Amino acid sequence: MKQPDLDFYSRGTENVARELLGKKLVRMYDDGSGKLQRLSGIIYETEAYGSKNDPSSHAFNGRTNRNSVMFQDVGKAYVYFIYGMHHCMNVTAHAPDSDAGAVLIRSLIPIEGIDTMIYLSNMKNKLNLTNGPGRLTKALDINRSHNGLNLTDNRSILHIEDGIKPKKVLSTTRIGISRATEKYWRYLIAKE
DNA sequence: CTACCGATTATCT
DNA sequence: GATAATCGGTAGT
Repeated sequence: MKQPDLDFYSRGTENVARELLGKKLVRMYDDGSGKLQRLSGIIYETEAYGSKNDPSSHAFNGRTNRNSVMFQDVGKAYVYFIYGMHHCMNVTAHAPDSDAGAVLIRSLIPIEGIDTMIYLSNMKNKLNLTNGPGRLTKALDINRSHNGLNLTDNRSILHIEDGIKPKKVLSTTRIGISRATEKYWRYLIAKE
């Protein structure tokens, strides 16, 4: 299976956020059966977070222990813990002339391993299974142990593969932030 | 459907 | 000590 390479992620964070829509996020999950199970979904909604140009980005005030992956190589997972109970997953991406950046994955359309996702999420059905950054990390069992993983290698237990091409993409302001609220850096696949 | 509120803790100032 | 790239429950329209 083909996957986006380092060049794909070495571009402006907004472009990468828009073009990650339709790609497939894949989690190779150890369910105890002896071989890894594929949990996957089509990326449906993203948000771009910049660096010094973006007051709402974790990277705005410079490098810290938490955000250091945002300043490292592109195409890596940046996973952090928030609100005392949720994980959020990002893909690091920025142009060569920028020092940091990441794309928050906000929503997926579940494809493979849906029953396992429901089990991991303690959900009764597949409604709201992977729509929301905290929900999708729970459904795919993504946590801080995956911080810094290389997403461009399809042997990685967490990686991104090529998927579909969205017919139409919308952009809106970002969710849950208190600064730089005027930027239209949230992207989602439009309904047909 | 929308609006509000409390949960709970790593992280940074 | 304050805050946070959220969520699920509850109450109201």
